[in-house]
Amino acid sequence: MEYKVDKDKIILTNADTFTPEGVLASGQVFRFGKENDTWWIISGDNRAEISEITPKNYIIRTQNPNFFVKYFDFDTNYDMILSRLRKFEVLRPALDYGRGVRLLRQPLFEVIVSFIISANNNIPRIQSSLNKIAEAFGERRPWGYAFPSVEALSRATVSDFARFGCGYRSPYLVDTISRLKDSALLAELPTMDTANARKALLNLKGVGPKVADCILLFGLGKYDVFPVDTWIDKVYREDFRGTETNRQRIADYFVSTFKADSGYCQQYLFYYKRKNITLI
DNA sequence: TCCCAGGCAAGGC
DNA sequence: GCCTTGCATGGG
Repeated sequence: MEYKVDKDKIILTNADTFTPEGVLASGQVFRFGKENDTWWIISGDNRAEISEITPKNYIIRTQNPNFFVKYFDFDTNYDMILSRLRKFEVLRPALDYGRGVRLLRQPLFEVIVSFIISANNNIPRIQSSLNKIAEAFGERRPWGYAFPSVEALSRATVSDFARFGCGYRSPYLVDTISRLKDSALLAELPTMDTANARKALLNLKGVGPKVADCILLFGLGKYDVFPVDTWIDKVYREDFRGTETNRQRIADYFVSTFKADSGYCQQYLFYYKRKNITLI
């Protein structure tokens, strides 16, 4: 796979390890969509549109190509990751199906808010809540609404979040956003190792073990974590024939098995387990 | 009506 | 420490 950066676009060729569905509709990001055959994605204060020109050749139009080179993690060699994971026979159907999956490098604050909302929630409603948050508190751009800064979203109240459908998570959001605004955590978290960052995240309201692992994986680029939600719990029981019921211990089992590739592995398995549920 | 959704906080032990 | 319970909300 090769890419070329222009001033208003990225040209992606021989894309064996990238599909719009695999990166956008795999449950790691929520503000995206598809119109006709063009996919759109908004992250932070950036938007891109992805079109397939010919099979495995894409054009990504955006005002900020450098942001999206990092965002889509085009400098990471997924062939290497896939060849390491293919040694585990149990993973092969998921790896074949999820050829186009990649782990996105998303803005930290947006990931924290998104995954607090994700707790015991379904993906369409998470998408709806996040879009309403952006429309109410994000900067208006020619292409839509940016995700709000921590300062802007600290003006949102519990009843604002309730109005956006965040339910009982609303007070958690207000508390955590206020703490992020009044501390140096958002700057310090990227400098911490996995264990210390996890401890710091678990002190935030609305952040438990699973949400912390999602933030570590999607917002901090830590790949030695394995978020266990209801779907991965199914994978564990049905495909790995596991008997453990405690989700923390299930996560520990997966990390001890897949080590530094755990995060990638988890995303392929999640995407494969939900393959009959389309998000678009 | 009941069950489920990328679980967490709080309380009991 | 581990285990149970209640929880907003919309969709199937």
